[in-house]
Amino acid sequence: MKPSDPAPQTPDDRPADPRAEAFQGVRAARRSELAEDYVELIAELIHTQGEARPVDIAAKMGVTAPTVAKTLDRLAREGLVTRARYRSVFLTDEGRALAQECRRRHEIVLRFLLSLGLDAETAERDAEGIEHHVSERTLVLFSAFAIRS
Amino acid sequence: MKPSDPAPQTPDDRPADPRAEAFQGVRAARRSELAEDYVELIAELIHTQGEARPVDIAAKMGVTAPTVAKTLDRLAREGLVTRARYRSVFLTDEGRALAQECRRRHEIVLRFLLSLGLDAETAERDAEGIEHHVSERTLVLFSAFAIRS
DNA sequence: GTGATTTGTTAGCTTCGACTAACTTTATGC
DNA sequence: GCATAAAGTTAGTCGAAGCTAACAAATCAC
Repeated sequence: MKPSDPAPQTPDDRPADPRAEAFQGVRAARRSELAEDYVELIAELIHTQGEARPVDIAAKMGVTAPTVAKTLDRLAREGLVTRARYRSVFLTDEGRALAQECRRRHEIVLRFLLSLGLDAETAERDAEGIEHHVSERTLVLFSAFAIRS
Repeated sequence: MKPSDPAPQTPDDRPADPRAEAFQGVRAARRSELAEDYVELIAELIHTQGEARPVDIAAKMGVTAPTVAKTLDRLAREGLVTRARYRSVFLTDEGRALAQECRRRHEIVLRFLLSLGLDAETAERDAEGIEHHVSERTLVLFSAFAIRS
């Protein structure tokens, strides 16, 4: 119990370990991934089809309609989308901003992978998984590299 | 219902869309991420401390003891670890193999990020998130780049 | 070797993301 | 304009991952 306690516990929070902090960051990222995938897809659908209908979201995400419905309810609760029963889905300002941010990240990661020489299909796949876990700092390096090459 | 149906549905499965397939891949990856993080950490603890105790796993992962216990039960069910009540945790052959594979990926991603010029702390953080979403093909390019630079 | 501390477990709660089944509403075909 | 098909919703289940509270076992200290 002396101040020279071997366990350097932070006063109040849980971290205590640099690794723990990193994992908590990863967990946080995982929680928001789905939301990001949805708003990104919704923005895209609105752009290409004029509207985002649950049935199309379900098809593109590869899940069933009820799953989409529940997720959209959550997104609505979180203020990212608005919806009316039996109608298509819209993004709030916040949702639109998030979508744009996601698209930006996605683009940077994708271009980077392509500039490394990766084939288009694999690049798209990997970008989809990677984009949620890249820090701003890394993005800067990615863009610089893609431009330079 | 004619054969020239506009929706090109694959006969039996759900995919139907290249994007859907990609998302399903990402979801699959997400499911195994935690398992991978655990076996990787367990291998590391065994290496550095001689044994992997739940309490240390909890500290490093930044979660509580009961969460660790439940997850370890799942990993045991999946044949990745073995455990006895009130004793420390061991990896099965399968678990050891997975840990090694994870460590390899982690190393490659980390070295790659560092060789891009990223600071050590951010590199570690990003690697933790990215490593589960990188295809073998991308890993090859990453290693080539890290060596070449 | 007994008492306190640390570690581990059990039970029970919550949220999330997935599913199926069954139903309602909207859109379509004719 | 009415029947049918497509789309959307509701209800209910499941497993995973997190938590707290309360208890049991093991270890340490002396």
